Amino acid sequence: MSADPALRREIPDATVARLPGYLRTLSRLAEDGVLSVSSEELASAVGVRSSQLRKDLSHLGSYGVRGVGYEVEMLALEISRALGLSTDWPVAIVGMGNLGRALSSYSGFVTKGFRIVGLFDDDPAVEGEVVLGVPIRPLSGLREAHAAEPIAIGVIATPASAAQVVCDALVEAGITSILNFAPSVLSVPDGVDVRRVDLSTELQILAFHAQRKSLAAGDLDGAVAR
Amino acid sequence: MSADPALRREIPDATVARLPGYLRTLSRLAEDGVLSVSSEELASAVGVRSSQLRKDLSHLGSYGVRGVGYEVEMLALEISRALGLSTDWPVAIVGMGNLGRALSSYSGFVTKGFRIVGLFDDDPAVEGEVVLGVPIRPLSGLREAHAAEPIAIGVIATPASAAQVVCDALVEAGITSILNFAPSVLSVPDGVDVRRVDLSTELQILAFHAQRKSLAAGDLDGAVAR
DNA sequence: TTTTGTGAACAATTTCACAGCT
DNA sequence: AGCTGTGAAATTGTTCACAAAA
Repeated sequence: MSADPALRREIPDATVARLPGYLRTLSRLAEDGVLSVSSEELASAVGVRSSQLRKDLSHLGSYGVRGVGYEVEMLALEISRALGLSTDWPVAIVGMGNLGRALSSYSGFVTKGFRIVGLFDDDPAVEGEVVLGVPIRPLSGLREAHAAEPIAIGVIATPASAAQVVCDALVEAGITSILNFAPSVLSVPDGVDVRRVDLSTELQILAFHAQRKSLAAGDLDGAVAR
Repeated sequence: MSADPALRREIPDATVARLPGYLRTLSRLAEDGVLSVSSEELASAVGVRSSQLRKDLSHLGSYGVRGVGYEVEMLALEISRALGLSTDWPVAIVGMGNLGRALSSYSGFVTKGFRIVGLFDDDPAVEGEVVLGVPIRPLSGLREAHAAEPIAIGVIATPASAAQVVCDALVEAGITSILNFAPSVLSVPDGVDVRRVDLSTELQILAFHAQRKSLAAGDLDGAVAR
């Protein structure tokens, strides 16, 4: 029962979405030399309720000690395993404008579990340029690159107008996990996972709540928070 | 005592999170000269079920015509209103590295509802530089800038190490809506909204699903001895 | 007819509260 | 005594299926 290798288990999406946050906080605690945490402490550092943390962790297995708490390093390791970070995932970024560059120099990348193996852009002005040891190639080289060294995750950092074409090229090459920073809905065949990260969506959600706050505060319509 | 019809209504978070997507697709349809859509058409363009779209829209009010569909321009306007985009929201970006620059030149920004009124960075090397008509100022000028021209939303595009300090400065200045691109959990007082956009979280979620796919595909690596 | 708007059924997620282990 | 792990309850979100409207 508790000796179950956890990975077979069905882990709810909502839980999966929170695991990276737990992992990050655990890593910071480990750096600070903390050996053990209670669900209460960890939850408050992450910003969730302790009952939720415990329920989430219960989907991975039973890694705490009653009356004591969780061993920081060990729990971090188990979450890494559950997320599939035991091995490094090779990532390619398509689109080397400001965003692509920001992403490729992003520290969180190298830190844990991911490794940039390809940079692509069709702009002749940047072709051949080497960023952090990886040369920028034209998109036409994608298939070949994937054959030479497999790419597990493709990141789209192009303008919206190019996103679907780039996506098709990634899918065509055999890449089935895509992270899309362009503000467009991508259509992909079954079996391909797409996650979208979109600035304007996030801003609009913030605007909605800001509006509610200002309405609740009794401001009249159209007024901007003072 | 606002006379707004639907805004008083409680709109579920899950619905709010989808409205920006509906709005974007409607805007594209409007550009293409489409006058009217059915819930079926719009839903499939956005990638949700038509029943969900109708339920979501029902929270805003009743803006469709039975037997016909929705008038594109009008529905876009209503969603804009619900999201609080009738007026422009003044935004400040803190941290003008690659990410900050990518964000400030992001097209979706100007398009609809948002306007960059301040850029901040404490690096003396970039201070004074003007990006798209807005000068980069040191963070110490934040309070003054907010007093001169109100800032509704603060965007944190600094490294994680600076994020909490920047966040404190934003809150101190009176800004209550924050979009955080740094990979860190921010602690803020009640009444301040923080949304986090995090590359490594998204990558880790993709990695989880990629791992499941490869396990399901019969890769008998198993490897997890237990 | 066609397609919306919505109660009701269903599903997922969160929170509670406490039994069970150290 | 203290804290985890987990059924059960409460809440939130999604889908169904059909009456109502044009």
